[in-house]
Amino acid sequence: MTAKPPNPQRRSQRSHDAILAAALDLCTEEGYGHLTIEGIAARAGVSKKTIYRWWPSKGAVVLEALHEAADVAVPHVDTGDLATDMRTQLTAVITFLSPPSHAPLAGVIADALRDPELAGPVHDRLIRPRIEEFEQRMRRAQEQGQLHPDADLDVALDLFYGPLYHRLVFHLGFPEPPYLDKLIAHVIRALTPEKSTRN
Amino acid sequence: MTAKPPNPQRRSQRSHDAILAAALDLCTEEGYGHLTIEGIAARAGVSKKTIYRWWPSKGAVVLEALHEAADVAVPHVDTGDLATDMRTQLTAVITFLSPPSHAPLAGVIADALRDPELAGPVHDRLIRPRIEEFEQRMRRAQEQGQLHPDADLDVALDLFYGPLYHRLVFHLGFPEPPYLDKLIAHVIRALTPEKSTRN
Amino acid sequence: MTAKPPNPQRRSQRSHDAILAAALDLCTEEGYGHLTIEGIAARAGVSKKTIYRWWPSKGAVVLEALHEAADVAVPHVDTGDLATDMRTQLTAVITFLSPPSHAPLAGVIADALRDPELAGPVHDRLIRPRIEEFEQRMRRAQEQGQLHPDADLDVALDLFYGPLYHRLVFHLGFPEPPYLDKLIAHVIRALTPEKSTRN
Amino acid sequence: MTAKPPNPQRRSQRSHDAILAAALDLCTEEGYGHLTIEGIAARAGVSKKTIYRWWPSKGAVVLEALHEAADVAVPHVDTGDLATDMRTQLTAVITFLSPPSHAPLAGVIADALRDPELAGPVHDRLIRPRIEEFEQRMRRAQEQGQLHPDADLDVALDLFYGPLYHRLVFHLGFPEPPYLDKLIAHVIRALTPEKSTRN
DNA sequence: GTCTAAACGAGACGGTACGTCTAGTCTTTCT
DNA sequence: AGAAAGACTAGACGTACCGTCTCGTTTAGAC
Repeated sequence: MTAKPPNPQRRSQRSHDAILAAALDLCTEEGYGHLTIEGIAARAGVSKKTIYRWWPSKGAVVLEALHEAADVAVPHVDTGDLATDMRTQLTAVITFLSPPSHAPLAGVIADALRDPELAGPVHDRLIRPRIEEFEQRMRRAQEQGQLHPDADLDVALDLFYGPLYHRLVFHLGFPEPPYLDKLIAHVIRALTPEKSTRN
Repeated sequence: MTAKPPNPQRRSQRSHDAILAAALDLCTEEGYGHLTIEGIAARAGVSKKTIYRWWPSKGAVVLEALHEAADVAVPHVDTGDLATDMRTQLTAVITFLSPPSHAPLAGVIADALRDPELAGPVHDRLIRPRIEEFEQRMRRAQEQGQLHPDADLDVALDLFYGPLYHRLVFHLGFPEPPYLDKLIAHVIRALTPEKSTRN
Repeated sequence: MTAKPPNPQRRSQRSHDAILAAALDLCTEEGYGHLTIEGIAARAGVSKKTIYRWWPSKGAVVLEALHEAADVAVPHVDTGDLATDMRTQLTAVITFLSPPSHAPLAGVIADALRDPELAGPVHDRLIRPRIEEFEQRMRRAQEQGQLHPDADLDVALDLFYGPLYHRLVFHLGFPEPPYLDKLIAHVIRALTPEKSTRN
Repeated sequence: MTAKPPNPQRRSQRSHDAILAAALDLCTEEGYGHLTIEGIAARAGVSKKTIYRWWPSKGAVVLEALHEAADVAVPHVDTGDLATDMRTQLTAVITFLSPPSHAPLAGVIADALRDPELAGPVHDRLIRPRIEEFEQRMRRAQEQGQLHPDADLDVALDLFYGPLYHRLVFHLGFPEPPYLDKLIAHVIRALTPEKSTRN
């Protein structure tokens, strides 16, 4: 028999908020690697037990904190120009992945690479929604004639975002704006079937 | 005064090899997350001190083990057809990043995301050489007319490998062969300037 | 800021008792020199942290175990005959300092010789109470006319117990009963001022 | 087959002397408890192997160093007055057992309490010769009529030196000169049979 | 005066235990 | 019942020495 789950209705909002705030603060101050459940509990003025009652790991705490922050931090805009909007969006993501704010997300990514229990929630709560926003933006671009109607959106996702994470995991440095523009142009061209060939 | 470094000439080859082998074995068996210096020492029949004498962290041990394995595992071939060869190469990388062999590399990547001391060596010893092999292959493709002479090799790297790591870090699953071919075709087209425009 | 001390009210009696028992057992079985904190923790089924939380060293653990045992092991009796009672008491002390039970006390004495942090508690908790019991017995002997009223109790302590420890530290062997009686007789005579001389 | 012993004729006098000097220096500076074979080797500019070749333990090293020093430090003198000479001698011993010079002897005593391998040499090389010097002095006192011819020299040893070691092991502080005189007087009286009684 | 075997310095090695740290669980007390 | 406080078991951390074991390098007795 596994322990019965706590009753969410009796949950303390104060503790919940203090824990997420403490986690983000400590993560930024000391780095994800030095973040501990004990440290979060102490900073939040909360019992360790309370954290373990509601989250299975420190990664899950930070994930939830990120989840709350992500919507406002990296939204997709629509000015009517796809290349411009993707540059805006990718720049926002790069900022999120670069010092000084990179610690929480990079840390959760790192933990999820080794902890399948964390990988699931990361995908479902953090990534899936972002991918759907991306695909909505792409479909709007197709409707507006900024992107070919036959463009494969999976490929688009791979080519637009792939470079960022390749560079993240191998510490290759993120693209400077001019190179970013070039990259975006290449990707958009890749997504546009050649006019002259085949049929 | 920092402790003086040990004399590499007196290093025991037996211990060195046993440590790397034990690290890889345990990593595969139990997962990188359960890998410990104590466990490596015990499995290798070696003193913990000997590991700490030569490596600063468990990540550094696994990195060196990977380094020795990488050349043979993911070589670039040249059959004369770029798309085919890239599929071969990317498939090898995907195999390296997928179960059951993914643990060591994924683990080192995860650790390097949080430990700058590890990130440097990962870049220098593991990634840089692979990038150079890749660029050599690309240049040969340019000489053979398989790739446009003006193609930007940095963009090529980003577009060929980016998708793999984006999918790795967010657990999106690796591309199946048909999709991989499609992706490669898109990338090669992206690297080929349109005939009709500009120059 | 030094670490704040733990709250003694919440201390686990079970762990406390198991630790002292394990320490004494191991000390007797393997010898004080082979006694380790790790060994005590393992035998007592206790975390090392718990030992370090309440005692500063293995010597302190054994000291407390001895402290609990000492009252019952080496009491002063009063049959009305001082020489007889001292022989009883000294014999008990000799037993305590001889194999097979000598390890804990000899070990603590040895550690205290090199560790001032341990020497204080040894004196306060182990020796001081024994000295007071001894002095009470001496004063009763004076009241009963078994010992001269002017006898110096510090000298008495030195002469009664000194020989034991001189012999202990230099491994000279403890006195056999006949010699012990002789020694006690000498000491009692030394404490009795000569009737005929001086004044 | 146990390792064949080294050839004493080829022993390096330089190393031998440097080791004993380093041992005493470090013992005085840092305390016997912080003395290590590694530390002695480093200070003496000598290989650890060289120490282990000639001594079985750090206690044995310090013992030999003490042995060389003891003859000059605590000699028995003969001015013709036993009480005076014993005060001189006991005062010298007290000095040897008190800070700042107490560390080596106290340390060796402590180690010998737990290491039978060390206890033997301590007794044979350090103590036995001192006891013999003491007994010679006592016999001379008997010849000179300063001590009763029937006085038991074993009792004399116990009563003269016992108090020092009782006080040493329990950190009771050593006697001040006035008390020391009193103690000596008591002991000499104890050794002198009463004229009027029994025999 | 070589020659050569032993002692030497240096220090890497397999180990053991240290004392610290954090994880995750459990208990007590308060609200 | 949930939460704060914090003691508990468990076990890895990185360090310090242990005593053993090569390495080359003196060095001293035998040739």
